Amino acid sequence: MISITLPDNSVRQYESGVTAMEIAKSISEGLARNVLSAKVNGEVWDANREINQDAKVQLLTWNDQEGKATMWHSSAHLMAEAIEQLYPGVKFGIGPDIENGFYYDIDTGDITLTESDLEAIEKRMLDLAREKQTFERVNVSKSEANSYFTEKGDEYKLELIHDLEDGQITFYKSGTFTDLCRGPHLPDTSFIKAVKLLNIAGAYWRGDEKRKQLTRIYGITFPKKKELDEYLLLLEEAKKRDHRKLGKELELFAFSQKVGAGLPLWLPKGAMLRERLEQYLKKVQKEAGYLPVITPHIGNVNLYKTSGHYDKYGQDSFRPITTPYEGEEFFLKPMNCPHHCEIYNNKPHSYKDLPIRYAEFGTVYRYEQSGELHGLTRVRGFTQDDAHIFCTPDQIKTEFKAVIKIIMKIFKALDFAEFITQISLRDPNTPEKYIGSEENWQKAEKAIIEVAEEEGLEAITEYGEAAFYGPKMDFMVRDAIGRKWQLGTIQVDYNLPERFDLTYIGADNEKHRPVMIHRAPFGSMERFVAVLVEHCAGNFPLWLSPEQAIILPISEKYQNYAENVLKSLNNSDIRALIDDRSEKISRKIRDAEVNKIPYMLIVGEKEAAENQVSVRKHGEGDLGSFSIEDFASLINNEVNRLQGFE
RNA sequence: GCCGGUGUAGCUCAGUUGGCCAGAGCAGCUGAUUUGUAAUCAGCUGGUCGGGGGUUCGAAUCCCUCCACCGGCUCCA
Repeated sequence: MISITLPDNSVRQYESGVTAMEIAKSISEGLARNVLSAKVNGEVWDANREINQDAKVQLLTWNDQEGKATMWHSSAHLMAEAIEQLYPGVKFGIGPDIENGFYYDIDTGDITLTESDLEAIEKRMLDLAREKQTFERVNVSKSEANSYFTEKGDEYKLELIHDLEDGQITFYKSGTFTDLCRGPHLPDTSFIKAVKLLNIAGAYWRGDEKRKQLTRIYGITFPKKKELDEYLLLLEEAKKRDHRKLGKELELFAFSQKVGAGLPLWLPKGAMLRERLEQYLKKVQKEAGYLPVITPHIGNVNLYKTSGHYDKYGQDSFRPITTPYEGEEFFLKPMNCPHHCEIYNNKPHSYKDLPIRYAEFGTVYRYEQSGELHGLTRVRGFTQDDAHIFCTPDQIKTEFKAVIKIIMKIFKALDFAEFITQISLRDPNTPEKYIGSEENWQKAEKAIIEVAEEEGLEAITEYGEAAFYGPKMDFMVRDAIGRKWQLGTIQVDYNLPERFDLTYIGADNEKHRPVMIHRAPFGSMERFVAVLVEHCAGNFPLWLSPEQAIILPISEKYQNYAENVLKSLNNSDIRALIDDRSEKISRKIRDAEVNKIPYMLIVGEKEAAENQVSVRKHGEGDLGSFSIEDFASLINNEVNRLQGFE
């Protein structure tokens, strides 16, 4: 007999060799019907794998992320089985579960799969699922594993096996499909009741662009048809928030083939929105002791040779601009930091001057691969809300923390509650990708890690994500359909000060090297606005909205009064306009609602007589009558409250 | 850059076994209407069917090529 400890700390006795499924059945049949896998001593196991010693067991269902993962991983196998049956001879790469569903990478040989083939695969998957196929776990030796896939001719699996240790290799067999797999899997395929293959794409084998590109099919499955329908509805709703769609509808920005791919055109409403964000940050930065600087859009090639950007990105940049006679080379500015270093170098500095904080909304141009361009989130010309802080080594942490404070203030003002903090360090395996001394890297990485701890930030750490000159702390936000985008960034840099020979005179009257902190709270105005649009679905906070109120006269008779109201609002710094079309009031309201204008002010006979406006709030409805003064202070109070400037 | 898909009016879309002057709704313009909380009515304008080349008596429709966009991969100072 063995003792099984359940999550509520109750202990039950079972025969050795009991499975999680049997444990579930001994508790209740209903539970057993929902068990997908089980966590045994912290490791996720098949529900029908024998447990031979005392263990802590947690039964996993669809309500657990690990339960979902089991379902989706098994779904990848099911899809592979279906594809193998429909297209014999295909070879398989890897097929993992992911955050929302699963994928499998497939070498389809001479045939090309397209979206139109997905339906047939889905159908076969459902047929196979109904067969209630079990997943059989088999321990195999390395040579057995090799001979199986040699016979099958699947070089991808052979490559995977090559990296595995003998004695640690398992196969899973379900129906006609056998896969190299660590598991775990579902008790049987009948748990999969609904299947949707979402998209099909190319993916390099092992993520290496020099290797063969396989066909990747993404899918998702559910234990109930209804849940799939709900998920698809959710995806559709998310698409409505897409900044590319809303940006067009709300006339914020546009692209033109003639101007060039990845070069956004800010339309008046978008430009006004962006200006407000810039003004806001300028105000915050002024309070925090930043000094404005302005630098040109191009720089001599030697500037970037000094900074190291030329060696690193020279080949992946727009080609240099040359002077007509001398042949002098200039690059479009890809970064503001080299320019700011030269501003620092413009005169000698004392330790008493530090920290010095140079801020610039600097527009930079970077060549991005054509397949990478994406709305406003990935463009070839964009404006960073950049600043560089030059400080002494012992000022780093204080300055770093002050920057975090600014970023938090902004995120709070814009209601970005769900962001991810990431510490990006070097990949210790590829030192050639980085410049600067080991000692300085260690110092810089240590500073960031300590700041995160001291500030109590829950940060994830990613190795290999650092900039080539230094480690960084990034703040990421998800877009409407769950893609992560980096917004704010703070980077500690010991390298550029060396390369530009930046110095300050210390209290000891000796020259010392300052440290640079690169930081951009928004990241880029383009990307930030994109994410903001998706975050609020185009319903901007009042202080950013291009139009805060629209005055809707009931008829032409009240046009004069409407103009008086507009004048008063403008005098109170409220952005408003009049809808003077000869339309019915309900039509004007509808159009204002569709255009997401925060407040509608209806004026007719009654309002004109009493010097009032009838206020309707976007998405909420009638708020009743207000005097113009009361409405103005309602707006201005809300604006101040949202910006955190009360 | 790579794999797959898409490209018809300002917007959303119909039209493809190749065949009358390429259609609709919304937007726009003109006129009528003067309206009380989510679409008033009528008329009109608007497209080198992404660009170029080819096949054909004839191309939005078939082929080639370039461009842009969409979904991924790789990349992201």
